[in-house]
Amino acid sequence: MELDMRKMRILAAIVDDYIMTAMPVGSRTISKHPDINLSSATIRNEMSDLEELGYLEQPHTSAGRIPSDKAYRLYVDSLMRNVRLSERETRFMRDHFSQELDQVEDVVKQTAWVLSNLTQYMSVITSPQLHAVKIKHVQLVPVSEEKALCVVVTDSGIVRDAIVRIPRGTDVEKLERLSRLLTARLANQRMDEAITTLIPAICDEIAENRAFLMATLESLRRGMDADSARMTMAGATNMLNYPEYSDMGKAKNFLSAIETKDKLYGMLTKATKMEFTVTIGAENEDAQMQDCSVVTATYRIGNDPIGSMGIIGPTRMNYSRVLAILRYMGNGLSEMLTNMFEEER
Amino acid sequence: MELDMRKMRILAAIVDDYIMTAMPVGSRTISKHPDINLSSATIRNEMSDLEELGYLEQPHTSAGRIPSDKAYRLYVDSLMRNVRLSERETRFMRDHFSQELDQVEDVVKQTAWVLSNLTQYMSVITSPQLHAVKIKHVQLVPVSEEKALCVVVTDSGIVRDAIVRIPRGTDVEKLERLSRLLTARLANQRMDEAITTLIPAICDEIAENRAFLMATLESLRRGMDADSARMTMAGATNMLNYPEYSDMGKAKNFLSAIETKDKLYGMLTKATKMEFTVTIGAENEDAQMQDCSVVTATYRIGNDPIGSMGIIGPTRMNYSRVLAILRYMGNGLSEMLTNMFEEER
DNA sequence: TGTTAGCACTCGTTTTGTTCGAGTGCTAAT
DNA sequence: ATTAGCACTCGAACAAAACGAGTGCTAACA
Repeated sequence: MELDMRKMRILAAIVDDYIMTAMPVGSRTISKHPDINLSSATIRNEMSDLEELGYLEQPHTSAGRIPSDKAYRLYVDSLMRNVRLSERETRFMRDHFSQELDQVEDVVKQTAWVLSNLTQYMSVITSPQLHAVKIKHVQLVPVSEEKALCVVVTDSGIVRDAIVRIPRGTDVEKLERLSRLLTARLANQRMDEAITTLIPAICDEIAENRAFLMATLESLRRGMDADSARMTMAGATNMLNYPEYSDMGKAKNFLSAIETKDKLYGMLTKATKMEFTVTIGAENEDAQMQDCSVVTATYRIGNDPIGSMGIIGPTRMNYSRVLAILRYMGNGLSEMLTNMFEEER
Repeated sequence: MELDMRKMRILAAIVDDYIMTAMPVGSRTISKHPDINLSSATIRNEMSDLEELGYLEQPHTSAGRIPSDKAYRLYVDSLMRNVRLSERETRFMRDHFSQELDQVEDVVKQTAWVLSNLTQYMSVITSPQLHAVKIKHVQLVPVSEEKALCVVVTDSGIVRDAIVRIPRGTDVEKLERLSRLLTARLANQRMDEAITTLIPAICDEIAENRAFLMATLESLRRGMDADSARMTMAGATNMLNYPEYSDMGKAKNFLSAIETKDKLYGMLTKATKMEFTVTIGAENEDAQMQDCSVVTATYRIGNDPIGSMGIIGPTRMNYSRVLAILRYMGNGLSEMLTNMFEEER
């Protein structure tokens, strides 16, 4: 079913209004809209049609109408106009990137803060994914008689570590030798390749410390998989400012949904494949998020997408503005990280 | 002003009741209390006195009374009885500590979870503080032409890292030499001493790489100070189950108070000096926390207090139970960490 | 034929009024 | 000193009424 031009304009006006006010939109309001020169009665007829087509819903008979998920989908895909960010806003973001930040984690954390602050929604961002990143150095450090710490440094300056058991009596020299060996074999290899293909090869090759080495590498792999902690979020309480969460039950529901970060992390990593994604309301797989929308964007080092960031807000979020902000921040962050580490690739 | 025996008993009964029900306590309720054999009228007189003395408050004329912060203070200091934890509860905690967990961070995280789960309040715990911990290994890893990563491993298996600028053209060998030198000089030194006294000494001694070394050590110091990220909390949404936060405004207030972790972290580190602390309502420095109470306990490696954990709940929290749980968990965690790392000290 | 003014109707929200009862303070009796 | 009795207070819970934003429908109009 196609909508004619007029219906589209009306629908766009309704969505725009609802995004701002969160109040059911009446025919009268739309008839006063500058773009639309029709009486409220005509609008009523059109609205009635739009409702039948599934784009609008009526909370109850004598209220205005609110857009359905389907309406937001259409809005995002073809109705909304690109918004221009204000000078103030872009400056705010530029300032963020011009700061001297040494640690990747700090950059990520601050990006999350800027995002939530600017959008007034909740933001979430993954730390750079290691899979596409190259190993730089492996070091085994003795911690006790039976344990050592295995530290892996990547070329983006990210450190991962895992405790490994070592045979009693292993001396420092031996650990040092092993560190050198591992570094030599793994340096400049991609993380994911190292784990899947290289590690078995190395294990086969070296008879000497076979059991120990395998355990070490296994620990490492586990450490890598535990990446789901590597996600930062900010501005969760922003959500409580929106009337859709003024009901305690919903608020609690939402907050407990995000307290275990796993699902969010899943969404973000899945989204790393796409430049942008917009997931509206019931399109979310997680039942508890079905009255939120999630907008994500990726960031890159060089040309490799290496992480993604997202904004979570009510379904009536300001998609246009959010996308503009994510685009800007995504580019800025990509540039910053690329400068930080790409130099010598 | 001293309270006589009877007033104390009455006050204790009121507090006990209010902790359970969160409803203003009336004279009738207390007169039916098994420990107390007085008519409601007598209780009313006593309550009137207690109110005058500042131990009770009346929300409005025809409601019962609720304990003031002052009452809770007295309650905690001398009124409450030690509670015995149930078999189920202690088993729950023991199970937690019998798990095989390699990483310190995992242990901490899980402890936080157990605490919030068991108390149904919010829990918060610092990762082991580095100050009293000994350095094991220092390693500089080149990351780009101009940057290297300085990784410090401590004997409790905790890793800290910082990016440092290096003179262009520094080769791997040189970094390796420096790593060895730093490791040799700093190994087995306490973190805090290393930073305050040793580092200047080393700087003086070595002319060669003076500027560079100093920058490195300065980065390290900053990295250590940024410890405030090293805090885990769990069960924030538990708080929303209590009627004192059923009002949206208060809930928002509370949640935003804990979103920036700095203040909490401050409280916890300050509390590391004391075996237990109980901070009630307005005793909190942070205005936004003035209708919460915070109970903390330390945990140790060997005999050194090395971190602390806390429970945050409404002022009418079950202090006795919370203290019992914290005591148990504190001992358990201390034991576990001590076993993990003390062996070879 | 599409648009619009007019009007009766719907239904959630707000306001106002009423009742109910838990709990108090005071007084007088024990 | 304690307690029974009683009038009084005041919020909570409920009900009824007034309100008004918004609708759908009809009939008139361009």
